[in-house]
Amino acid sequence: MRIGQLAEATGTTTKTLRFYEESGLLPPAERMASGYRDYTDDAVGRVGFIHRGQAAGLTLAQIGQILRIREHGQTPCSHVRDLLGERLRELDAQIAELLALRETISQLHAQAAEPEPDTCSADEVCRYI
Amino acid sequence: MRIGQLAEATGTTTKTLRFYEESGLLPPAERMASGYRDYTDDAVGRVGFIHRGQAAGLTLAQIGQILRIREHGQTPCSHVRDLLGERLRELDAQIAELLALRETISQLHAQAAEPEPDTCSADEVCRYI
DNA sequence: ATGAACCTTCCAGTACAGTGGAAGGTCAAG
DNA sequence: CTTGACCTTCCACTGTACTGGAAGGTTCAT
Repeated sequence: MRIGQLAEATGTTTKTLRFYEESGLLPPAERMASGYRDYTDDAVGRVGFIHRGQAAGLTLAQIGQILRIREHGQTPCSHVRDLLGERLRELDAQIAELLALRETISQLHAQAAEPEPDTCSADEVCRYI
Repeated sequence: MRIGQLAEATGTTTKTLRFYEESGLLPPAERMASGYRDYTDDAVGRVGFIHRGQAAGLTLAQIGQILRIREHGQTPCSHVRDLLGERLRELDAQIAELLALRETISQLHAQAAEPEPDTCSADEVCRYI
């Protein structure tokens, strides 16, 4: 299977697949006589795993960690659990931050709903901010 | 006022102030005979405005827009209102996305809480993802 | 034999908001 | 007179996940 076919099978691009290989997420593919990369079918599963990991909010670096643990013959289960827990905590913090920011902006926006440009003094940029 | 003093007065760094000038957020400062930047007091207010804009979730590019409107002698009020409204919509979308992701990860994490590594088949990387 | 479609490598750039460091000039105190 | 703190410019780099393009090789159909 050439790189273009793998790209199509996994819904990505050849550029991205080469990038994954360079980043250590995909093992260097076998080469045909021509020098073209020659993928086996399980590459599809591997790329699928990368995509599922991304959908779970993991970074490529974290996905790479999991993949490398697996390559060392170990089961990455507990590491995956830890990563997911960590990601959950990060997400909660991020959501709380965004909700607070939303509050702030919402108030500023409400104030700006009654525009009185005349009250803008010359020495400040904008009284709404 | 030299750049280090302005940095201290505004709680930022000289690097950042030069970066703001280069980005068009601060007008090029006057220079002393030595070539040192010489800021007037209103630079403090300007940097403060930039920081308040950031706290309101605006990008430096958007803050620059507001500043440039003001420099053209116009009141940026209505533009600011539009920017805040836009930011509010973006934030709502972003929060919704993160909440959905949180749901996904939370479920994966709950599944991973009962680790049964033996059920990990050899041909998949991790059954939790 | 030639053109299209595919592949290769390598270099560079995207967005964002800075940060790090080198090489050198300036100023006040001791 | 020298030391140290401050300033200048310029270039490169950070992190994330790619993306674009150039220059050239391969494969297959016409």
